[in-house]
Amino acid sequence: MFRIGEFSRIARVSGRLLRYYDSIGLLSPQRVDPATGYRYYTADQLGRLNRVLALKELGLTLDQVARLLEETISVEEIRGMLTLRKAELERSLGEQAARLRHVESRLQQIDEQGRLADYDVVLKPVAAQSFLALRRTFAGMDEAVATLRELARETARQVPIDARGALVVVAHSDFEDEQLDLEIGFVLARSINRRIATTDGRALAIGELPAVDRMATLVRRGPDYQSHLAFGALGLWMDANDYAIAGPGREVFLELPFQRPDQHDTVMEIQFPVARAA
Amino acid sequence: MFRIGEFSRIARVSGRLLRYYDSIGLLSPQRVDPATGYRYYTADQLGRLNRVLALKELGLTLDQVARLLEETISVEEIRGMLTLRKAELERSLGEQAARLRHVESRLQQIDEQGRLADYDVVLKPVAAQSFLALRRTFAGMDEAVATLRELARETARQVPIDARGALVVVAHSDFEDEQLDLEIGFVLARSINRRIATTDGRALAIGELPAVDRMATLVRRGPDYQSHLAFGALGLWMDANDYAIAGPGREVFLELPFQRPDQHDTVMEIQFPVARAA
DNA sequence: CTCCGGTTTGACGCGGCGTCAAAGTCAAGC
DNA sequence: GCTTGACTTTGACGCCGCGTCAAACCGGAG
Repeated sequence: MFRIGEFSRIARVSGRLLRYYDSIGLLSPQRVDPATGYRYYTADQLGRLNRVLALKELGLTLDQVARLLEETISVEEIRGMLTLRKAELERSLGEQAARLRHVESRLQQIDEQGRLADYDVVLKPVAAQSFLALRRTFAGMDEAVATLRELARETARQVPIDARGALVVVAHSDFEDEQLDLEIGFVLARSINRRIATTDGRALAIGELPAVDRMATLVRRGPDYQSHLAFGALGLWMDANDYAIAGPGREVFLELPFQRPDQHDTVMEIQFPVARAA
Repeated sequence: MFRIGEFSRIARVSGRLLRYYDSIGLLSPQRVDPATGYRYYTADQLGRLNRVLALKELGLTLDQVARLLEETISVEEIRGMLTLRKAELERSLGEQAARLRHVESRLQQIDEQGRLADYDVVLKPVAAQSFLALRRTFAGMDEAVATLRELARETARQVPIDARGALVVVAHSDFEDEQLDLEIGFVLARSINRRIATTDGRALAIGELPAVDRMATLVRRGPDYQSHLAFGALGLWMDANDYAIAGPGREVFLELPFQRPDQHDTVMEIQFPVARAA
């Protein structure tokens, strides 16, 4: 019989750990002196302790270790738990590797630019949203901006404020195209009955912005003519982290533009659905 | 200006997180109404929040993120922190991969044996210890066991109990050799002056059991003739986890054998210094 | 009997929030 | 104006696996 100190030296663990394992019923001493509360361990129990430590080393929680050590558990259940753990480890290995790539790409950006990158790309899931919008092709940016401006004005006038969500532009065409296939509208917070139309008679149609579980997002502030910088940053990020565009991008206006005449800066969130590159 | 709920929806984070970041000074709202305590955020702050989230994604602690966002920090310091983080990630990646191999080997053992493996190998660092022992070659196991038995008896008689550590056998030869080159003795808890000798006149010499930072250990209970099972388990473990023997193995007796005539079982810890296989 | 070094229980701390709970605020509808 | 119901505030506890005190008690040697 060893007292806790000697046993902890033999096992090379702390006494605190032994007391903790006792308190959660994972490894109780063979005998506890009822008068003094002293814990007495036997050499045998080192085997059990080692089993606990070995299973813990696999990354299992102490709860899981306890279940694995119950005598009523079947081999299949043990296999199941370990298989589960294996899958989890594989997933987290992938995540760790991705993190490492992220760090490396930030370091590379610092070396190239002499400072921390200007834009930060964040990956988030986005839920589906009801979307009231107008889809058409535009001959150029100027035309698109004019329509955007008009729509911002009209919705502000015609749509109740509590139904009005953010103004969003969805780009269905690549940026290299001559013709811009855009969908311009705003998110509906609740359904409305009113018909909204532009001055040239086109009516906005209700559709849905589909949910995207891996949306690369980036916040940009500044005048329009600098927007290529933000897109460049997004491209770099996807390159460095092995992502590819997986759907039409969106521009979400957080501060409505054109609200005051002196307001040149707009704040928008640029969003792109992405997927792991092959 | 957005209130916390709207801002949290835009940023797709919880309100609790925003309040927490405010409380630790990581991201405070632009304005706080002094009368009501309501927090008001601007679109601009989404940029800062995204920077925080992006850096957190790299696995940095919020403390480190806060330091990275201080304006007084230099590019070199940022580079240093990220480089450090990179090294840490590489280390932990290796650990994760090792864990995965461990899980896979346990699964394989289950498939082969139909149950959880009998022995659990645990890796621990072992400190240097003062060692009073006799080293010689033995013609066979019987001779070695006889000496071990005699030494156990003699030390029990001649050495004060508070100086007596565990009985240890160090194997300097491989198990395949005809001649066994063994060192048999016990750990000294404190220095002693007494001379200890065996009946054939050989004196025990004081030496040192060197420290080993990666010792594979395993607890075995049972009669001597089954010890090959434990060694087999150790071999399997090293095989599966890419370790190789890196020094003489030890057998540490936790329950002194031969103490009572009816005692057949001994409990010992088998130890092997290991290193990553090439 | 006195030491000194064990040992006991108990509490707090860590990191990064999630999850209530109780109390106060806002805007819309009447 | 008053009532709702949705929102917001602060505060507290919980998680996981112990490390790290602190105060009180115990064991064996001299």
